[in-house]
Amino acid sequence: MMGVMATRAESAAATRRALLDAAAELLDLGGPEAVALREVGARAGVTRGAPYRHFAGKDSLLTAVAAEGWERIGDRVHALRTDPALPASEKLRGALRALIGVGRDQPHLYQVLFRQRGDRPGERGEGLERVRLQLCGPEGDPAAAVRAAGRFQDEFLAIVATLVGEPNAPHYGALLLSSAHGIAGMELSGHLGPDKWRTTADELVDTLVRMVADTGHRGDSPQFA
Amino acid sequence: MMGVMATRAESAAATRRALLDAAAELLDLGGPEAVALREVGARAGVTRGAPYRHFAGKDSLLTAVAAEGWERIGDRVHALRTDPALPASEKLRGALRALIGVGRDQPHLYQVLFRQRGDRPGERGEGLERVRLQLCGPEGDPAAAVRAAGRFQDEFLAIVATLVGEPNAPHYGALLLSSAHGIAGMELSGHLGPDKWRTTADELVDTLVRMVADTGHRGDSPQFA
DNA sequence: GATTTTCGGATGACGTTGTCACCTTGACGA
DNA sequence: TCGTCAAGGTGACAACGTCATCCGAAAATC
Repeated sequence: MMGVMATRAESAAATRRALLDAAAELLDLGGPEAVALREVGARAGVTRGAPYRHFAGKDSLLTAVAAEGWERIGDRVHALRTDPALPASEKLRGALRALIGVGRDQPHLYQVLFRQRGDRPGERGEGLERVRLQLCGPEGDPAAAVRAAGRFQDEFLAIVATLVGEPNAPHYGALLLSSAHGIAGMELSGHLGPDKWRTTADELVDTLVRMVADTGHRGDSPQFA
Repeated sequence: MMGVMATRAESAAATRRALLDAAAELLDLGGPEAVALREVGARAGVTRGAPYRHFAGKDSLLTAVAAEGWERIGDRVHALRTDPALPASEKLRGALRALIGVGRDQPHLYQVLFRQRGDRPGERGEGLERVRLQLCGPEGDPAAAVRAAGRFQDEFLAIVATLVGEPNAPHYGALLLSSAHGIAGMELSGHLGPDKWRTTADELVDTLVRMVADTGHRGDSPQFA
């Protein structure tokens, strides 16, 4: 059997993991509002105040969950990119569909992945004396989430580059990623009902990839006609 | 001078307007979290419980704000569509830019416009006896928001139809709308930093419109190559 | 014109939440 | 062996959404 909880550092790390898992579970179940620190603590086997020993607050906890989400997606796209059995266009389609798939399967997590920056403060009162958010809180570092998202973007960019060339990749990469994000968002919010638009997310992705492949591979600059 | 607050219906309507305005203001200032019914009431000159006479709850209030937002955007796109001095491609570009502009100027309102459907319940407890949400609450009818959003979509669809033809309009309309929504969302969440993508929202819209115009006007079915 | 109904609004109360200050305890280094 | 230190427990507070209840005046009824 494994060391039945020995050193203190191990115990703390285990608690942190349990907190993260509980938060992710509650997030999937009922969205950010359902991630109550009390319930998170309870599911992790600790009490309400314990999470504050590992995260600066609720926001940091959600940010940490988002970071792990981006890492998973980044791994997924990395696997796609380095799969020698896949044609480039299929890698691209797969990456876009993977993102949209997260939106479908874990809508609440998806929402947290694309959270608006700087929404938290909520300058209650008047004087903004809240400068005390300690330069680098216990954990839940926003930088970690940004870094993980950046890794995903880099992997994605590399796939796009094989299709439209290195110089055109950033522009068309941004276009493809934004479009996929929009498709996911429209689907999530119910604004993509098939009654009016007579199409599906997969069809939209196909059209998108085909259009970009047609336009982008010509090697001309994306700027103006 | 005007009737200094006469009939009761007038007074109630004025209160409702004030509540709506206060909610919209607070939303712009600090997002949905900052829309506290107590503060909304205070700014409207009434007390905490008063909003419940006009809206079923916080969610209904935000939904009503969203409905008015969609109406405004619908009007905007309608004006664009019926402007005889504008070429079709410019109407389309204008509509897409208008949507993205809302995301830029009123990010919190934009977030509410594309809220996930059915996020509210939060089936706390276990028995879902919350059936009491009275089939058609005082106001804040979700149907009104859906209808207003539908109007916008119809106007937008009509513009797209003049560019790619009636049969192709739904598919390419959904693509264009989703992409614009995604561009707005990426910009809002800070995932469209120019450092990595070396492009701007306007450039992306231009590329998008050009690609769709090139591909769509050929009259072939959007399905498969 | 008197009475009854209706409804917008005020008030008190309850449960839940995020957050902090303070205390306890047990593992670790000296 | 002993003091330190951080993980965790506990009490407390303010703010929030929501409801039940009450009040008063406009409106409807007779």
